[in-house]
Amino acid sequence: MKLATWNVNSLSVRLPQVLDWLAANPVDVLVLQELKMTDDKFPAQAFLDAGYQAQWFGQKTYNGVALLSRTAATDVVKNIPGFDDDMARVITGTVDGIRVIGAYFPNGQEPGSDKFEYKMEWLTGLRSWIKTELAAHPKLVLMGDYNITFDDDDVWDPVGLEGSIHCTEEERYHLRALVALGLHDGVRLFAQPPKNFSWWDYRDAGFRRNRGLRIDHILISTALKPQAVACSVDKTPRKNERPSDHAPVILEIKTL
DNA sequence: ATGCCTCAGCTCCTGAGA
Repeated sequence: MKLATWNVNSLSVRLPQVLDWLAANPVDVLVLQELKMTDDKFPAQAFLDAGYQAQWFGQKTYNGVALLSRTAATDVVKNIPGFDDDMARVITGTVDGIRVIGAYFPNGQEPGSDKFEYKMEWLTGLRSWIKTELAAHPKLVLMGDYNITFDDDDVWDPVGLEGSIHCTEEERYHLRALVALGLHDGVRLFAQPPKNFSWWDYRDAGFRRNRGLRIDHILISTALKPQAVACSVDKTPRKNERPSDHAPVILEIKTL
């Protein structure tokens, strides 16, 4: 069984690339972030035609998340119960016995800004809820665009970007606190190439020069971890003509 | 060549992303 996450930066623009990618990578589950569309615009039929059922939670202009799966997701939840939010950032469902949470974490813009404060509150709300979800669903994956690097290995220029957004100690504290609930960084369970990033700025030829960040993550619960057999970033779609700035991350687990 | 993009929308500029 394969599960993947991809921030597509507008599903309207990227739908052909997502369908191409699914044809080449027939994963069982794919969560998408930054749909940037209202619910009425979601291309449910195109995904059905490709063999995927969908749950989606859209919003005008910004944010928006979806959960695609070959078998129907059950017990679907949108956003974080107990945390009031007017942005569409989280979609959750149970697929083949695994609790799948797809999330688009706030960007935060700049340390000290209102948006950074919101990011901190959102992270606190998420962690509180994930704790209860883990208790109810031991086999769980939390995947998406975290907008946080774990450490300097996730940063192309750790000196130049020290303390900047995605790299602050406050953000990394929250990421470690999530892990401390009983989650594991899927990518780092396996050998990876050096400078293994998932996002590259559109500007300054960021991808060509591999000036990127690893901010898209798949966290795997302790109960599910023994089943993990592979996890990696797929840089292929970043080479497309009009790519998303993010690349997909894929997790493979063996089914019992 | 130290290289400033891409998207949506109150669309030909602006705000946001990261």
